[in-house]
Amino acid sequence: MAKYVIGSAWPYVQSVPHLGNMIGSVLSADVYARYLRSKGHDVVFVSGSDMHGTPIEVEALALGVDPADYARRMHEIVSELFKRWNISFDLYTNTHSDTHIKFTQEFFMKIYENKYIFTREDEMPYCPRDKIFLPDRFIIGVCPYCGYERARGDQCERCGRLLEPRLLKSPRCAICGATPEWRKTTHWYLDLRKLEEPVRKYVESNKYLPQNAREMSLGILREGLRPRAVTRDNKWGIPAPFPGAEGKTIYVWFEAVLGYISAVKEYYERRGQPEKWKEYWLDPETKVVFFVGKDNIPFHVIILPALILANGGGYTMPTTTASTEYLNYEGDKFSKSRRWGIWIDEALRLLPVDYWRFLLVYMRPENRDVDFTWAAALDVINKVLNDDVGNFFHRVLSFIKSRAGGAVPRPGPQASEDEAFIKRVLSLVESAEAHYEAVELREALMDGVEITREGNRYLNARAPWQLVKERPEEAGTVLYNAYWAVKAAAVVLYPVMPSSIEELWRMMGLGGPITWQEARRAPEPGAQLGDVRPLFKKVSQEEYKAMMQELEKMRNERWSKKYPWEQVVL
RNA sequence: AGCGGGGUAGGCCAGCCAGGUAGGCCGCGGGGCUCAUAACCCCGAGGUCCCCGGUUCAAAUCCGGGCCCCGCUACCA
Repeated sequence: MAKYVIGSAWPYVQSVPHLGNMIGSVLSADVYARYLRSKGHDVVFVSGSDMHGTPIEVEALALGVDPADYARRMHEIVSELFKRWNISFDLYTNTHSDTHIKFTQEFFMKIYENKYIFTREDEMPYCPRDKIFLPDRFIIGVCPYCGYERARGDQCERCGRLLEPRLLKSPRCAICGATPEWRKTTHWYLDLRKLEEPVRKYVESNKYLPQNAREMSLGILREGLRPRAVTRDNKWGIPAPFPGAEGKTIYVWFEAVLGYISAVKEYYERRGQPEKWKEYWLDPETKVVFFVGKDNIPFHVIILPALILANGGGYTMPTTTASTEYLNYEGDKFSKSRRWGIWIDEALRLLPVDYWRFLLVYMRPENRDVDFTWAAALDVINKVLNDDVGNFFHRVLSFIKSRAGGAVPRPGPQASEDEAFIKRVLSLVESAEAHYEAVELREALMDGVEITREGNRYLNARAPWQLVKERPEEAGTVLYNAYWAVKAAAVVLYPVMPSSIEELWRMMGLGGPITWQEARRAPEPGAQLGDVRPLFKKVSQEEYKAMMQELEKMRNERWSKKYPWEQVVL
């Protein structure tokens, strides 16, 4: 048994996450955490809403509401949605919690005392009307290269050139249109140059990192780490604790990643064990695993380890960051502004949650970007989830129910093909285990599916519906073996579809917890089956059309609402 | 521009790191079974493995060059 801290990237609560966010972080982390628990490991699974930062501040300003209020409302909604997605967080908190704020301030003071922080005065664009400093992308002007009139300060969307706000002609504030002025302001920088070597050593010696995380991180290190500003002139954020930094806040990216530590602390505080978090975060034996999309790699593989090193407090270095590529939607990136994609609230209105969980893990972009298309999704539901998996479960259980007395038969002598079948099933369980360990969730799921395919082949070859007439004892053996395969597949697929598999477990007449050992353990003959029904069903073309109409209707309604929290469908 | 990923049957992909009869799923054609959700099983057709060159007895796999697609580039969270 090992100790694990599992973290999924902290969703930014400006809006509800979409399916791509879900498979990249939260859902993948949940599947992995559930797998680890089924193996009996000691797991703390945490995440929370990222509440601070300019986008929320600006959005709140535009809507005329308090940013804290905005973030809190969205946080509550997202928390509720994750519950409905059956995410087994031990704690889903947010970056505005007292514990997190205090922890962050102390953590950065320690870094400051360790001399990794220096100050520098910069000139930054400032909107005199909104009275805020503007991040690059909140300045709009004419592109100096192509003349595009609505180029942003970081990049021109028409010609793709990287820009700086000073290059823009006739710059104006993206919020109110006023002309920004340049104001001097002091910022506190983290001196990443001093951390480059230890971070490089960390990355190079980390044998668990997925290839994309390794390549991207080494690429960044090759270019050399540069100091980065830790402070911002935002109002909405965690007050910077440094002497003389009154009125400044900590840049969201530098505090949100500390949430993985502070959330474990908060979890045990709430349980009345305020010191227990140290058994995780201060024990180098603890395995710390993060789940993020590829855009998040630098902050988890470079920045957080650098912060931990700079702090020097002996916090456990992350074991790995399980990073995915992107899930696209019907050929294009998910885009909130273009309303392109499916959001996790809508999704629950369209299909049962386990269908989504299965679909997303099946399509998990482990090696490259993957395109979510409805055509492919229906195919997976109808051919794989329903026909291969669901039908095999039902085929075996309903047969035992109707032709074998409704209880798990006692097996007789095993013929060589029976033995070969069990061996094959157990080797697939082993393969699934290896894949789960390597965080190859899609492959683990495929092993589970393969067990049911093998099961179907086995039944066709042994034809127990014939045997039951002439050699009932042999039929019992075959059904016993098939039942074992159902159990093995159930255990392998349990982390992906917890509620469906729990129901299956009851149908199988099994009472105990769904643990990994159950996959290998021979079933007990005589166990009475419960009521048996098909777990899944197909989605017909008509139902699909109805679904699309429902989606359309939903969207017309929600997007006519003013406030983001009113736009959510619950 | 730099960095990263990719180009394999009608579709989606595995194989490439550790060269040696080109695999899987879907779709298509044929057959079987009838326990099961018109499900399941078997057989078959179908491929210039992006292009050019090199190394090798042998290259989808290694090396060089080229073409095309996609993502990232960190005050965008």
